[in-house]
Formats: sequence, structure tokens, C-alpha cells
Amino acid sequence: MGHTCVTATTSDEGAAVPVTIRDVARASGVHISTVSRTFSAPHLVNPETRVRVLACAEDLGYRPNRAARALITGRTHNIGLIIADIANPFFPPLIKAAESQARHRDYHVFVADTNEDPTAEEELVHALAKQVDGVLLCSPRMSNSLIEQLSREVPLVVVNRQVTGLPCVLMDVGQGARSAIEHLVGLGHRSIALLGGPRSSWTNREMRRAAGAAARAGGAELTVLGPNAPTEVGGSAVAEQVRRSGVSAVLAYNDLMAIGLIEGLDALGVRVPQEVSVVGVDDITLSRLTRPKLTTVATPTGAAGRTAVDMLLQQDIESPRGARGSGAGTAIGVRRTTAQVMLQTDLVIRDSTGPGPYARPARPLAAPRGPDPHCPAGPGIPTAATGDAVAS
Amino acid sequence: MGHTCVTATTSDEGAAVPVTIRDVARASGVHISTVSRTFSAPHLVNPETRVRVLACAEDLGYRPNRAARALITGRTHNIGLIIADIANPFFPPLIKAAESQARHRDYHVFVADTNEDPTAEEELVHALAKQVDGVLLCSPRMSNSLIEQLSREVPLVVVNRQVTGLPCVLMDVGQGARSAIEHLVGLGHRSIALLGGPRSSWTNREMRRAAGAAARAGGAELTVLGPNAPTEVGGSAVAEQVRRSGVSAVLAYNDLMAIGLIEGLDALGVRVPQEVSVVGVDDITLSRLTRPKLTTVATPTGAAGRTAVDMLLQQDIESPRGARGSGAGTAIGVRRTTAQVMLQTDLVIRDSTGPGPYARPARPLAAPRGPDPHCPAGPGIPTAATGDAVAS
DNA sequence: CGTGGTGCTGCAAAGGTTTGCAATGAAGTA
DNA sequence: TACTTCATTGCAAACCTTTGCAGCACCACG
Repeated sequence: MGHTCVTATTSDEGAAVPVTIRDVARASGVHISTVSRTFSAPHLVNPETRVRVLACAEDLGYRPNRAARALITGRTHNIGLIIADIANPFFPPLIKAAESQARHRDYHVFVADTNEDPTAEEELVHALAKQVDGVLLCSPRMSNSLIEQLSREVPLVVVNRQVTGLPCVLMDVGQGARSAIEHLVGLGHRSIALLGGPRSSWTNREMRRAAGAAARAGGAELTVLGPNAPTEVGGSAVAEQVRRSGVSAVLAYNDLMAIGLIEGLDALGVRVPQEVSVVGVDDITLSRLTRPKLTTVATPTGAAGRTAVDMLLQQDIESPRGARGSGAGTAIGVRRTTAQVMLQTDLVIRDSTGPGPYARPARPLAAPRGPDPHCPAGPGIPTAATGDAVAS
Repeated sequence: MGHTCVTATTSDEGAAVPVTIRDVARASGVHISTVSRTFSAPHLVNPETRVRVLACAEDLGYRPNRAARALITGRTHNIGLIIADIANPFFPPLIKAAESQARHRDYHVFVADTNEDPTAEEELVHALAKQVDGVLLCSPRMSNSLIEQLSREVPLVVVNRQVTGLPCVLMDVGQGARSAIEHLVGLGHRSIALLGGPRSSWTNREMRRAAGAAARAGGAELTVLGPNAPTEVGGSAVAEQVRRSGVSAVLAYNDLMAIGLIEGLDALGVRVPQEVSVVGVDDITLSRLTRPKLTTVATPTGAAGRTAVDMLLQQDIESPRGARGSGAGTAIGVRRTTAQVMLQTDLVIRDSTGPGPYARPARPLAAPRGPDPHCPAGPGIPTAATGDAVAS
């Protein structure tokens, strides 16, 4: 439906002639094992032979069959990437970085989207387990205990979730939330709302904890609204609630929600940042393009993707998974060192935050803007806001 | 750099005990071939035996090894997805749809990002060829002849590019560009610019052709600016050029460029849509969230992803790739039926287009907006603009 | 009783590669 | 010369699964 078939032709199609190691061996007059070694252990074969074999291989267009190789070595040179929602703009940069990093190390990446469904996550780990050397679990929604259990089936690296005993890549959203709250308090806000995200999100709990502490420390009151869907709709849906709550500032679980909220508030006639200040988290590309430009906590998604891949591969190289002989489980109870990495976040101050009801007039942090902010004010200045600017 | 190591613990790690078809056979007292058949041809095995085998398999946690299966059947149950740039918001919905569709058909998806680099495209097709049953080439940047050549190595479906003799999924951007131009002409614009995208893009050529024809038919003059990078920066970079050219309306290669252009114009003090109207292409989520909301040609990316996967799998099922015996190339010159599908596009009119210099005051198409468009005007109405509204 | 058919199962080869071990030959050492 | 060492290569098993073929038991029919 909705489509038109333009053409339907038939054409000659040269079938893929599968050229194997054996063909190369025949062509270059050596045994197949020599050809194999030419590719997987070049130092073991006579340089002259090597060049001859390589030439033949090139000639015939030989490409090693990774499935066969995997069958015997037990290593597929693939990794899996399980993502809650590809359409969430937070993830593509992570995927991109991970894929690129993996490829540099001669690995390929399976990407799977779970639609925020924990059941799908589990199924996908199972399905991928035999096809990959390890799996990156990004912002998983399933329980920690299940993750631990699955990690016995296939090496796992977890992103955006802390699981003891497993390698994790975390972003310091606690620090980010603290900076955001301090920023708001510094602007004179005393009544702040936190728009929560999915209940099962580690990031969500972490933000709540840190934001609560920072608010207390700054003498502000923090209202938690949520949990909500981490999307634009999730944000706009609570606009009414935000207005009624009477807060002068909001910290949202992520940028998408923040943008949705601004939309929603706008529809209610509440202006940002004049009446309510809004801070997001993630610094997705989008947040630089909306009006007003979003003040947000930038998370290093690219670095997270790269780091996660590195950790996975490193762990993998140390202990190649059992193949070759061994019959029953060879290495039950291997002690493995697992690291957890915390990446820094940065508060990026743009145009969605402004002075609050308790702003000190003496110190014009930002000139109160007119109703039509033309704001050619260059790109927001990344600020490594750490601990200064605490409330007066 | 920029990260802190939080913890580094060592822990017990139960190694993955690989349970094979053989273990299941032993446990259930049958031959391995019976176990194999239980999974791949259940109707050939006695129901009683079957339940026993299945129980044992379940018990032991057996999962078939896809690599081994692939080795003998020649079918991997994987497909490859080659994308110019995952970070371009046009693609994630396509990826998501393709992955979902593939998974429903028990296929997994390799995703690779080429960074708009034709060389990387070629390498990736080669690298993936042996690991997948087919490849989806999305908005490829390499030459048609190279694509044809590669299609002899692995089944290919091309998205957003027309290659004769190969299955293609196209979006009718020609129709879209025509609708856009007609919309602009109808609003009273007579001098219109087309912001071109990458030179090697089929979409780009198609838009140019159709926009040119539509402009001629509507008595408007079309200036082509480009090629440009299909990104926000690509768009903002030509803002100055657009202003100097004196056009009153612009059709951009995609939404990202359109949004960038609006940013750039804004920085120059040129207001959209009051002084210049802008139309994008793609209808990415973002385009609903910017101010002004973008008028754009919606492309059915999800449908494209699903259709492409279906076409690939259908073609694949018809002709399973050579394995088993056969020695040399079995089926050189198989005649295969290839279809090309064209998906409809829709012009979505929002707030970035307004009356032009030749607007007929008699017919208030849209009330000229004040300088501060608060626009709570509901979501844009998708309009299947087809051929009406040609210039007076 | 013989014949043919059917339903189920086992046997063994095959798929492409890796790799421990053995064989070969040459060079070096005593 | 005899023995060791080393570099290079070949041999064959192994990885896990699928599948054509053959065997077996059983039933029905003539």
C-alpha cells in the first residue's frame, strides 16, 4: 500500500562462485594448511611462498570464511550491541562510535533494538550469544540479577548501569545533576522539579539521588514527577502538572523530555526561560537547534561507545572462549578482573535557563530577555561546572 | 582522559559451557541426527522422541550454533545494513524498522556506518559478504557500476538509488520536490533556490530534475546552489549565499540542511518565513520541534526499511546460495526477477513557509504572521499534494 | 507368505578452516 | 660424520551441524 511498482525486470546474475582456501592451495601448489597459515600466522611461512599464495588469493578473489573460522577458533570477531531505542537520538552517536572502534579492531557489530522491552533484551542476548564474542548492553531495562546470569553465557559490558562484578561504562550523571541543580540555585531558583525517566533506569536513580542532595545543600525544594516515558511526548505530557506544581525550574531526565516539556509549556502559554527554566541531559544535536537552545548536561556518548568496545575486546582477548578439545566446561571459576569506568559530564549553559524568583538583582547573571529573543548569541559555552557557584 | 576508574574487582565467572547437539543426543538416548531433525525438520521425528529431545535440550540449555549451521546450509540468517551516516536522523527509523522486520523473520542485522565514504562502502560489502545472506545498501555513494559488480558477490537491495537490474526501494522525491515547488509557487514565490546535497546522491539528481520542471511549469525561476554537505553545517554555510541570491524561497536537500539554513539566516537577521520560506525533505522528528516548525516533504523511512528487508529475503529464499556439493559455480547466469518499488512522499505544511512577493492578497492562504509567532497551531496536516495548486 | 509402503532412525560425508604433530631438509655444532 | 636445531611444510583431526541414503520394524494388501 502506498507504493507503486515501477519496473520488474529479469536479468543475468552471476552467482557468487565461492572460492575457498582449497582453490588457492591448488592454484599456488601448496597444501591448504600453508594457505591457512599465510593468513592467520604469516610468520610461519616462507616469504617466497607467502607472496605466491597471496598473489593467487588476490587473483581468485579469495576471502576467508568467517563462519568456518569461528567454528574452530570459537571466536566470531563479531560483537553485539543491544539498544533500548535506536530512534532515541542519544544512541546513534554511541552506536557510531562503537561500530567504528570495533571495525578498527577487525570486528563487526550486530545491532538490535529492544523497544525498551526487558524481555526482548533477554531474548536478544540469548540469540546473539553464539554469534558474537561479547555483547554491549546499553541502558538495559532488565534486572541486575538477570544481567549477571546472562553474563555467564556470553561476555558482557554494560553501559549506563552499574552491575557489581561486571565491566561497566558509566556517565557521571550524578555530577551532572548536581551541576544542573547548583546552576539553577545560583540563578535564584528555590523550587525545582525533577522529571523522572523510566523506573528501571540506573541513570534515573542516580540523578534523583544527586539532585536531591544538591537541592538540600542549596536550600531548595525538589519535587519529583514521574516516572515518565523518556521521550518528547513523555515530556509534554507533564507540562500541565509542572505548571500546577508552581516550580520555577525543571531538570528533565533527558533532552527529549526537556524539549517536549518546553513545547507543552509553550502550548499552555508558559514561557521558557522567562517563567520556567528547563535543563535537559544528554546534549543531543537537537538541543542546539531548538528555540530556546537547551541548557543541558552533556554526556560523552561517543567516548562511552569506544570505551565499552575496548573493554569488551580486552576482556575477550584475555580469555578466548572455550573451543578445541576440552569436552566439558574447561574453565569454570576463572577469576577475571573487571573494571568500571566513570566518564565525566559537562553542564552546557544555553538559553533555556534564566534568573529565578530569588535572583540577586545586584549580579546580572544574564540580562532578562525580551519576548522575542533573537539570540544570535554564539554557540553555548561548554562549562566544566564543578562545585562552584553554590547558592549564596 | 576525562574518566575516572571507580573500581576494579575480580570475580568468579562461570565460563560458558558450550552444549552441543551431541550432548543433547547423549542425554536423550538418540543419534545426533535425530536431534538435528527435531529442530530443523520436526515432522520427520516421532512425536514422543521429539518431546523427549526438546525436554533434554531445554534442560541443558542447548542453543543451535548458527555458524556451524551456516557452514553447511550456506545461509547465515544474517543481513547487512550499510548506512552512510547513522548520526543523520534520517536513518535511525529506517534501521529500526529493518531490524525489527528482519528479526520477525528470524534474521539478525549487521549495521555498518561508512561516514559517507564510497571506499568504505565497498570494503564493507566485501567484509560482510560471507557473513550475511544479503546486504541493504542505503543511500550509497559509490557508482552504479560498482554496485552492479558487487551484487555478483552477494545479494543486494539498494535503498534511495536506482540501479537497473537490481531490486531497489525508492522514495518518490521527484513527486515530493514537485509538490514543494508547487506549494511555494502557490504561495506567490517566483524566485526559488534549490540547496543541493551530495553530488553522488540519486535523490539529489532526482530532486533537481523534478524541481526544475515544476518551477518551469509554474513560471518560477530556480537557482541551484551546491553541492553541499547534507548536514546542519552544510545548510548554515550557504545562508549568506542564499541572502545574496535574493530568492524568496528555498527547497533544501534535507531537513538537516533546512534547519541549518534557518539558523544561518536567523544569524544574518533574515527571518523565516516572513522574508524567506524554507522547505526541507525527510520529516525527521527534529523538524517538528524547531521554531518555526519545518514545512517538509515526508519520506516513508520505516516503510522503506521494511520493504527492503522483505525484498531481500524474498529474493534470497528463491535462490539459496550455493553450498553442498556443486564444486564449481553452480548457477552462473540464473535469471532472477528484480522489482523496483517506489514509495510515496507527502508534503507536510508547517510554519517555515509563508506568502511570497507575488501572493494574491484576495486569497489569504495563511494570515501573514506577526514577528512573534506563538503558533499553538496543532500538528501540521499531512497533505497528499498531487498536482493541484499549480500557479495561476 | 511375499511384496511394497510408511514412519522413524542411524550412519557418514560434507562444509571451510585451524592447529598439534610429524616429516622433511638444511644448516650448525661437536 | 653424527647429532641437534631450526625453518618450512604436509597430514589429519576437530569444530557443529545438516542431509542423502540405507536400514529397520511394522502394517496392509494380495
